[in-house]
Amino acid sequence: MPTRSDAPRERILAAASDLFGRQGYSPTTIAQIEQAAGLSPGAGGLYRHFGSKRDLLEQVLTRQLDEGPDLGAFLSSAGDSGSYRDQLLAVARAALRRLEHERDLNRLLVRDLSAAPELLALVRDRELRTVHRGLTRWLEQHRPGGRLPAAEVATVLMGALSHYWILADVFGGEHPFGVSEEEFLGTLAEMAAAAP
Amino acid sequence: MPTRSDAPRERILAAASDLFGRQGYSPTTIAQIEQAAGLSPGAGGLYRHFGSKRDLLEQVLTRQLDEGPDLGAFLSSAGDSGSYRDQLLAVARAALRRLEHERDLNRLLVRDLSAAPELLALVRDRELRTVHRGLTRWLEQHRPGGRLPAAEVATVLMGALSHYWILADVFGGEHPFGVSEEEFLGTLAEMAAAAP
DNA sequence: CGAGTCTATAAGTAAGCACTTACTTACGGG
DNA sequence: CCCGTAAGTAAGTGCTTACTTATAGACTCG
Repeated sequence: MPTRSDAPRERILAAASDLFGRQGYSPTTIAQIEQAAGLSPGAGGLYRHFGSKRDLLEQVLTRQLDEGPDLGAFLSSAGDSGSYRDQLLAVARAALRRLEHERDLNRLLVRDLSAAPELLALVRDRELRTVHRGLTRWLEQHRPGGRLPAAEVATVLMGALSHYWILADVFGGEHPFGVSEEEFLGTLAEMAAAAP
Repeated sequence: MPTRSDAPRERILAAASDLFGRQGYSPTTIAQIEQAAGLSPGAGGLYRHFGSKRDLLEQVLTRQLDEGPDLGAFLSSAGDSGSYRDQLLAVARAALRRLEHERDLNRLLVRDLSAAPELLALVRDRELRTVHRGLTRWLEQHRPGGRLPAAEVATVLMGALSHYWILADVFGGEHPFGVSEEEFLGTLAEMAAAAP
């Protein structure tokens, strides 16, 4: 939560990130952001810190990309002990946490970035491909056997996890298929562990 | 393509579905829809057929839900011959085609429906759960063995397929991981076939 | 104290928005 | 042939939007 004592620039960024994430870019008004940041709504105080609404979106995005916790942290959270299945389970669980942690970024990606190719490329290079490459290498190093190509397996795993999170997020936290997180994660780990 | 000779109501629905899908609900203006439907933009001719912009969204959505091809069609496209892996491959390929066929509906779901609980529930009950239940039953009937719960396996498969499609769609057709559709589908089928 | 800078606001502006009203045209049935 | 209805448009209404300008308080450093 941004408090009035924080730097105003930071308060505005946090408020904008939250509102863009919850309502989307277009329906969110400058006045709403100002109010949420503790400025008087509609007075235009936001423009002391950002050149335009579009500029603000850009900064919200790059801030999330910069602050994103390092990939190693969440991959190493699996530990090196336990069965391959259990390590996969830990990684998958950490991935869901990361998706939630970068919630606003993920929402913006699927909702509002289609018409902004440069921002799209930014997220692709600094988030999506980074995670995908990290998971691919993790698979190459940790799985026994390994006939299937690691990059494709990583795509399947990331897809299943991301889509589970997206659907739960869109539906307010409750996944529409009635499949609990634990059941889902367990089955996903089982399937990946059984893959040749 | 809607032509001027079509019923005006149908032309407007098609134009709105396309524009809502491409740009999102909020940034799309009534004038744009009128122009795309062959009416004079900004003249308000759209309101001869729909009560409000929100009403139009509702009708676009229910039309897509009504016109959605029956589930049996795409599940039975797998045929009953060939290895389980090959049947899975055929179903997965058909699923990607279905996602593309219901493109605008899928885009609206993740983009613009968060703030419309009734429409969200409509899509959940008439599309998402229907497909999930259909795939679950298909798995129960076709796969050999089957220790893992079918509903969870179906969630994993639908998630991987949907997310692959969403990412490719957001990035203009080119999946950001550089994983081709064939490689992806092959690996997915392999993994699901190997699952116990 | 006092000059300069940062921060905020009051009060706008011009454009864009969903939507309305009043009027015209086309057409099919009695 | 006229009347009712459907379809379309010109011209607006009132509101909201992103963004601007002018002004004033507060803080830092001399």
